Amino acid sequence: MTAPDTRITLIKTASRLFRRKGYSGVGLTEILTEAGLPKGSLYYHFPGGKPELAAAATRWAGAWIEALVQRSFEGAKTFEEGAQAACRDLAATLAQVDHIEACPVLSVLQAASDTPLLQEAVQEVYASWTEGLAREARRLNRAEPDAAAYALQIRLQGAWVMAYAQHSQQPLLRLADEIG
Amino acid sequence: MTAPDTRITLIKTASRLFRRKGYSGVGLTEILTEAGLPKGSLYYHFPGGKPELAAAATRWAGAWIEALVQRSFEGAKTFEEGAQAACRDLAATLAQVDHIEACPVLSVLQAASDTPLLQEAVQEVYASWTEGLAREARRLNRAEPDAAAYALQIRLQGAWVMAYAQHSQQPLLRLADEIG
DNA sequence: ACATGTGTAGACCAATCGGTCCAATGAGGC
DNA sequence: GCCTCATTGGACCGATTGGTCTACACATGT
Repeated sequence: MTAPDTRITLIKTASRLFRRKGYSGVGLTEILTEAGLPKGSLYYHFPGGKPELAAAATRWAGAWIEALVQRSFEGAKTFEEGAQAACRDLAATLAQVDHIEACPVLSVLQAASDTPLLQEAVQEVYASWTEGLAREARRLNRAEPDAAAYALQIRLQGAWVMAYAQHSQQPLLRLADEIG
Repeated sequence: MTAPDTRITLIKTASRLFRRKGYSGVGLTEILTEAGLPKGSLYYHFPGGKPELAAAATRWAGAWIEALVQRSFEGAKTFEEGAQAACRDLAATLAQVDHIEACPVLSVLQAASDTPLLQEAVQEVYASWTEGLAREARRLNRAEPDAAAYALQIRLQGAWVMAYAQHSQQPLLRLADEIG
């Protein structure tokens, strides 16, 4: 396995496991076993250990979701139309596996309080999301774009939490209907 | 210390620590040290160990928040007025300490996936919240009370997550303004 | 005074935690 | 062939994990 592959494999595996059990709920051994890699590789690519890996995983997953949302807004004529599409696309993506997975940022949030590296990554991703939504709102001439973007982010977060708790995409679909 | 005191002390201590670091982020030793109790007491009152304690803590904290929200709605003339009050009261309560604490249910949610006892408690508390809000909506003659209650719960959850992540009560206050 | 049963106190356990360290590997330049 | 250096493989570490077990304290009923 070449070096960049190893790095991205670790990030993807860690992200997936964190979303299922949370940062503290996953051990390094489990990540490495799942990734099929030895401990040496982890500490070579992430000298900062678990926190650094988690920060990288958070940013990676954050960018992935941001891209998903942006794609949803692409064909929209109004901000509300885009918001609906984003809810539905997110629901559809989460429903691809049998159990709804948690928001990757949320999954490391609890551990961030005493881990500056993680704290930073979380803040960065959240800010980036708000900014991205606000950009779409401006592009589509939505009145009060910043407030609209912020309100949507809050509702998406909330619906995602409920969807995760209930193992159902319904909360996200209901949110889409409610926006329309 | 009399028996019921010991039980409630364990529940309160566990709930507080879980909210700060998450279920998996807190060890039994830490809970017991903070509570000033030996291990024997824990396994006497909660033979099911950590999961049983967490389930009890979740229900206890859930009831506490439910009471808070219900109190907020008491003087309200419309559902929206009550919702605003709930947001502001929650924000005020969370701002009493220097750092915003997470929603107690959310703090054990990640561990619930492979812990049936916790899963059950989480579902129960969430359902109870929705029901409580819907009851207020009906009492205040809100149109489509169930949908309104569900939508409010989602927004509250989302705003709480953002407030926790940003260490600020602002998201909850902005939500209150937005509702009005 | 004695028996009973509820709780407390904490030693102890195997398993796992995140992290360190160094030898082995293997591709690329000379 | 040989050197170099990035990367892997994994043994090993002290600390901590959730959990078990037994001895003991104490209140109450008789």
